[in-house]
Amino acid sequence: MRDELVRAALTVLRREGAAALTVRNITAEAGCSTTGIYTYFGGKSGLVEAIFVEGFEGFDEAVGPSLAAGDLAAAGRAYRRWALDHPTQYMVMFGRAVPDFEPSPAAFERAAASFAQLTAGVARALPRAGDAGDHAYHLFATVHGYVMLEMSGMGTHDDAEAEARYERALRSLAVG
Amino acid sequence: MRDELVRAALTVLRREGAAALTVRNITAEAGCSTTGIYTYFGGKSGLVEAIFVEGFEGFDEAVGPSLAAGDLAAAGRAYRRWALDHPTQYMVMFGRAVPDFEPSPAAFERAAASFAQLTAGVARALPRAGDAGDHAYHLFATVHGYVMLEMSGMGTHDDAEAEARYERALRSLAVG
DNA sequence: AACGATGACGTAACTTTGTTACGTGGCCCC
DNA sequence: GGGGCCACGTAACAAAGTTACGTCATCGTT
Repeated sequence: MRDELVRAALTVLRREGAAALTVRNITAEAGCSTTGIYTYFGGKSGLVEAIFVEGFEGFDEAVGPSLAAGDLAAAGRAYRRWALDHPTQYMVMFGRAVPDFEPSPAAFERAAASFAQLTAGVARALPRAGDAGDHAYHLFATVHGYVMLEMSGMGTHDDAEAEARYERALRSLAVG
Repeated sequence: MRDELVRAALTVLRREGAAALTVRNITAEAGCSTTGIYTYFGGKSGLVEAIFVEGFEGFDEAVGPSLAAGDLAAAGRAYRRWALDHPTQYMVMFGRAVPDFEPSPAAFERAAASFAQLTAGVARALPRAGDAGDHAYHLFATVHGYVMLEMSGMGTHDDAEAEARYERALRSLAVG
């Protein structure tokens, strides 16, 4: 039933957004009672944390191949693609879209693992650069900023223009 | 009473965070009944929009002088300073910290005005660069990404290290 | 100066949401 | 076969957003 609840929560989140991610909506989608969330996750926050962790696992799957190949530009494109394909989940992970949710130390460790994968990819792609951690963080922050602004509705509302601007940013990063 | 409600909402937001930004908490802080929010703002979302707009006005005041002087690095520092001094309001503006809130077109226009100020500052600081709008957006996105990651608790929890990393990012941006 | 209307504001109720106390039924171990 | 334990549901409670309605002051009109 635990997995079923996570699946139902992701379904509701994708279909109706973070504001509709209520205990009753989730359990109705899962076809069970509200108490399951408390026995398996200790409350709504615990279930949201499972969504948080699942998001980073999805990230790793989406971005990992490009990183393993040492192609940072492709990784950047895969990152934006995943975020735009899962906007509500992305906002749960980075935008505090669920008010009472604060990731636990274990959840932060899972996020750090994704970042370690990125650092390893940077070290592979730029073997003679300085501190790979610094470069990785800069790439992460820049890409995250572009994606976050685009998803917040700031900047243009033209998707093609946003993509073109993002491509220029990736090229600019490759130079630096 | 309208201004009093905005002041009370900002006080509650700063003191207890976005999750405690409830109609009852705000009106208790303002010393009035809950209905005032509906007569003056049409509901909680309208009041949150006032907070959103007030945030961009605060930004303009904080960053404007450096931009007018053509000092982009100082503007970047002022941006981070304002964000770290108003973390919960920043999350209301750029995250989804209030679930049902979506900025209206008028609110987006106010945000666009702040971006126009940034673009003018870039054009002043880099008169012989290409498209000032592109450069401004790149600066905005990068700085936003750094600040957002720092406020999300990703990356280091050491404030001095975060600041040093941010300074390196500003220097890297100045070169590019 | 008296009267009626308008608008600001509060009281109290309704709906929804997160949470929990408690009951029920099936399964395992002796 | 019986007792305990675990999974799960029912139903209630507290808090939050919202709204119907009543009250009082203020202002223009006669």
